[in-house]
Amino acid sequence: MTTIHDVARIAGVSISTVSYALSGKRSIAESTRRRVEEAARQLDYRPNAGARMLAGNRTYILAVTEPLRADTYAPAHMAFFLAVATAARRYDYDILLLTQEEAAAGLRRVTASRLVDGFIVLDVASRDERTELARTLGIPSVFVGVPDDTEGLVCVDLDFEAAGALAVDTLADAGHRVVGLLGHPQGVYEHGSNFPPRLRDGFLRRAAERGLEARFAMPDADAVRTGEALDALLGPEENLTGLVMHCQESVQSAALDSLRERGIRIPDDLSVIVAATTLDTSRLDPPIDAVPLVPAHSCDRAVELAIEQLTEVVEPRVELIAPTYTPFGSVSPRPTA
Amino acid sequence: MTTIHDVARIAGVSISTVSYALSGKRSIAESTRRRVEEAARQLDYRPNAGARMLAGNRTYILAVTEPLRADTYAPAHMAFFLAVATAARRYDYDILLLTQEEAAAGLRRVTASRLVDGFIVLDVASRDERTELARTLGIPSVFVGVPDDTEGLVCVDLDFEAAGALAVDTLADAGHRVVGLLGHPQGVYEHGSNFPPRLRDGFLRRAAERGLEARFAMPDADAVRTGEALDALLGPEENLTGLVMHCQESVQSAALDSLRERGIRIPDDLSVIVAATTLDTSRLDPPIDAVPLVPAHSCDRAVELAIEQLTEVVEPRVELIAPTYTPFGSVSPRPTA
DNA sequence: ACCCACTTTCGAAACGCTTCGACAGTTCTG
DNA sequence: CAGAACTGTCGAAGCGTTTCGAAAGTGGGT
Repeated sequence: MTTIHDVARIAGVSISTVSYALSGKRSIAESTRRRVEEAARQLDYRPNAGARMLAGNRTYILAVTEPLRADTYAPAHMAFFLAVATAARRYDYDILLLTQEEAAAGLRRVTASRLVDGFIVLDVASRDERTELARTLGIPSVFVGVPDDTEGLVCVDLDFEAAGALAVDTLADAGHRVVGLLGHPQGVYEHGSNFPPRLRDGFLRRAAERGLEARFAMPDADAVRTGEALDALLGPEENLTGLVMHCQESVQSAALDSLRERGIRIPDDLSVIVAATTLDTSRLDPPIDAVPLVPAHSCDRAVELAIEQLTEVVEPRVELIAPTYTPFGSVSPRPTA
Repeated sequence: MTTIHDVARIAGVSISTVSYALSGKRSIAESTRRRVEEAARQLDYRPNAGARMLAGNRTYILAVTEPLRADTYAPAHMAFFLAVATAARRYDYDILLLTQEEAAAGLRRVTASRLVDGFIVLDVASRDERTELARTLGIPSVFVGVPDDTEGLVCVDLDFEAAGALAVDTLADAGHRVVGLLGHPQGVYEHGSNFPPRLRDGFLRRAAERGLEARFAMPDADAVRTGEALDALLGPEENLTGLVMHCQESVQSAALDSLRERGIRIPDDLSVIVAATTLDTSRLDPPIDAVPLVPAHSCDRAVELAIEQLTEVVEPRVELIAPTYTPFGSVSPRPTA
């Protein structure tokens, strides 16, 4: 194993000079710094992690608590998970996985043993036991998502309300007067995460503000497959011309199938937008406009905020990320027929 | 922060006694051990991770390399991932995530900095760059999956060949004479993981051994949705009576839908088995017999083998886990019609 | 020529743990 | 009953960093 002593010997300096040269925490003569760097590179020197943790009081590790509630959609969650890991690496941080079954105990454990510098909470539930821990554990933490009680917490999330509103605005601007939201199953709105209700509220409020007739369905997968859900939304006269979808991927494609079967063309007969999705909707058939949910956005910021807390005071806050709109041609002006 | 010195003081012993009492590495008088344990509990003492790594040359962390090739099925992969984490905790180990984009660099990094004691490779590809690293890095490693070149490696995996054979045997024992395998898309067999071919080979070989007529299809999702794939398997006279599925979940359900549409009843007209799946097939409609792929089985063993390598020599090997069969009533004797 | 300030480097003290060797006591063994 | 063999405990030496304080060297201002 090559240690800082080896580097010091090769570079002809003391170990403290090596440490300062590599960390940049004190000024070092340019020529010396280069010699040290060269020696370090030549020996492929990496500071011993344990020693660094012990002496430096920094572990360069963040914990991520693994959520996986029953209704968590694995691909989306995976994307968030990877986004955190990728963001962390940019700050030279690694990610430690805490499984659900020991969410609280694990958090306590890694905190007490000083194994991590902070933690990121994914897949936040409305009432989340981890909020309590975040307040008491005394290490940096950031929630990617917004629990009911955000007192004292740092949270980052897409602005789902604005996302719902943005979808409505897009349809309204295109002249649509009757719009619908195909949402998640009812249970999700009652005791799931709180982003579905947030999107719904944004949708309904903006529709009202713009004077649109708004419809809302919370079908389960079966109701979509049988077409029942769409019947309800489209209405007896089928006068709904703008549809926003905020539901699972499988339900999305079932709905598209169902529309195809009825001979309803997109966007000629119906304009469609998928809201807050991690899916690449340009690969749907037909491609569908999206208000994308980009894991990297919230996760980058979350990691940044977590690490910032190590060196400065970060006021508790809820940072909502403004939604964007990605057109793929699935929205067209209301048919004037 | 409470340290080993605090515990020693409260228990009225030296810190080395505390260390030995808690680790059990030397015999300690029963009464002393109890006093130490009581003090540790009372103070909620957890050894400082950095200090422990530094002094003990053990980090109690395993790296898991994040695979995510394009065709990796997220829910299944997630299940494996969690299974590793859960298994690791049983040995008091934590899991560090290495993202794909720095698979090789990351492994080198965490090895050189002595941040992990070993690593687990998931979602192994036939030709996997990580095999080379496993041979040269000099720390324990275990592959969950079987790459083409296993020289010098420790690998654990379900015996996919035996799984294919088991499915065939079950159908043959029930009297079926014409059996089919609904596999993955062709591309997967050409340059994906190697478990699909392994299952296929087991299927075809055993079918030949038992004198059955065997059919094999590698449809893409569309071919299944349109029913084309099933047409080919069922044959013009629809004389296929036993079907094994080894494909993505979404393709599975599309195939079941397709069968339903044609009025083919399970198991009356067709006996069906899902092979090597992480899905709970008892919740399908109708429930389908399975040769389950249980992440916990391979992952438990993988973690065990990784940790074993820390203290003793573990011969390179490929450990294949015997498949089991879980009936849910989707296989019945061949209709004698 | 002298002092002061600044830059650059070094030595040494932590950080909290594990583990080796040693030392009393105790218990066998012949 | 002397010496050998255990048992249970302790002290101290690391493990490889970071970081504090100080020393040595360099110029500028007076």
